[in-house]
Amino acid sequence: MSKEITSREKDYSQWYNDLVIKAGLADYSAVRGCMIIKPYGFALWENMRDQLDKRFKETGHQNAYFPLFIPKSFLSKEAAHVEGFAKECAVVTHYRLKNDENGNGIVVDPEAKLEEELIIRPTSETIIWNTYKSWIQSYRDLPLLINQWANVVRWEMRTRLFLRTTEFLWQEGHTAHATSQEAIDETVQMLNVYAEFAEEYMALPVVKGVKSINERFAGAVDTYCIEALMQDGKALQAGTSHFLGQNFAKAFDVKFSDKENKLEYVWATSWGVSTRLIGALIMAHSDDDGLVLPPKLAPIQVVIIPVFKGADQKALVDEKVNVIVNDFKALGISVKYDDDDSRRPGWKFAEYEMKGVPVRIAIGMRDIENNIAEVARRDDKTKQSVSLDGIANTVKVLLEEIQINIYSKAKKFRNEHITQAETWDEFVSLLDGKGGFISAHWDGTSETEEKIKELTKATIRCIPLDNNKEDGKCILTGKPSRERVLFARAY
RNA sequence: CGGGGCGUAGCGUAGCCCGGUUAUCGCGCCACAUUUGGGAUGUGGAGGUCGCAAGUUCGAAUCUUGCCGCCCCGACCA
Repeated sequence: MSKEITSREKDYSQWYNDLVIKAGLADYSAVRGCMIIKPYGFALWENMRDQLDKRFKETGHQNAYFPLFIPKSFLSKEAAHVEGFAKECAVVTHYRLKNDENGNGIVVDPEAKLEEELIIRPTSETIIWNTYKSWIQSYRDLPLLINQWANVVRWEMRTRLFLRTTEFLWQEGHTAHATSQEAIDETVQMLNVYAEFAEEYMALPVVKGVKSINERFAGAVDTYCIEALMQDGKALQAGTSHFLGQNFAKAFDVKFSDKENKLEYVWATSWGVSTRLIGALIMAHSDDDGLVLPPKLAPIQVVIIPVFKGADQKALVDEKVNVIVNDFKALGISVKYDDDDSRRPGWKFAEYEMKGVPVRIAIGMRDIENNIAEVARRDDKTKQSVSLDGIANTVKVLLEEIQINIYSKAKKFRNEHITQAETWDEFVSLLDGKGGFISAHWDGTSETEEKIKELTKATIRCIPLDNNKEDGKCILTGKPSRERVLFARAY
């Protein structure tokens, strides 16, 4: 074995790093905290992006692009927003380099200091709302439904491939509406788009909920989120959708004339998911042999591996496989025929398992004689002999089955890891033992949430949208509570 | 920024404590042959500013000092 993966049991974070590197999703880069997304990883992102983009357009949004740089003064216009992001902003102060007079190579030219420094966007609310001011005058200009695919920079102290990098790729939707209700509806609609995408395509079960004040986006009135559970029992925020109220409209003075010719501030939303989803995908499904990718997002859905001795046999196998490859293509299935003779079949088997390809087909002379092929599925590692007649259709059905199986497995795990806690001791021992979401009563105060975080490192992941009202006592303070919230240690 | 670990060929490493011929081993790479149904085997070969700089010494991968970088744990966060 040339590419050993650390087992999950031995070291979960090392397992994760090994997978990302060895499956060829990404590489470390020369810049600390920044990663290189390699072709295989980017293909995965493209599949996610294309699917989300389609859903955004179906719900009436248009793509646009705003600048990478934001004038420093913009950021400070919304008080909570600046406070939330100030600590992690990269700042451009100069616009020119020159050769050092003492021969120390190239240096920043002190003469070329910017009049107003530029922030590299950590998110684009400010530059966008500055723009919306000039785009919106009348109720006829609303709603304004814009999305952008972009990179952003947040100067995090500690980074992890895909999960938290200094620069990352994402999409950010920014919408403007005439009424509060319309904006709230938009916020919830996009949350549902995310949730459906996560469950249907990523095979990732999520809890839809609202964030507590502590966890809310800087500048939002309400932050909605989808929360997923990873195999190590830690939660991961997979997407957020914010109801921004009139905060940014007021900060950037964006008003519109309504039908009665009254000037009103507009209502706003913003929503985003990032390349972090790739991290979620990996940690939710994969195993000690490598990635397990859901068929709907896998860059390669089916790999075909020939087994032969000599050129004569290879020619026979090629002939058979070429027909099958065309059948797959006709069905819109992404298929790779790996006839590279410098690798032996066993090596390829392990390699494509590492890469999480959902279905592997092996075809040799023995199979051709019997008109069959060996079909192996990545999710449960089982193999079966399948007739070559109509094999593309057989595998198409199998891919659908795999998609469902991966989701069911993740959902079962998730459901088994939502546990109710009634006492503080129970709460703590659940966190330290079983992990996962803990459903518990909370008195609703930031102080208590803060205290719990300090004592246990667990945070309130969300208040589920479909929560039952249930009177109880706060897990920490014993004060009265009207409903349970979900706690977890999180990424 | 604190605490811990590390830097030797593309990757992973031995050697360092106790300085001394040509820097160890595995994987990978190149050539050829035999191979090909779960990470092939043999033979031959290429590949190194031992993180950087200064110092000690006849002599430094090894000792001293300074610097740089990376990883893990924490504080911060999607």
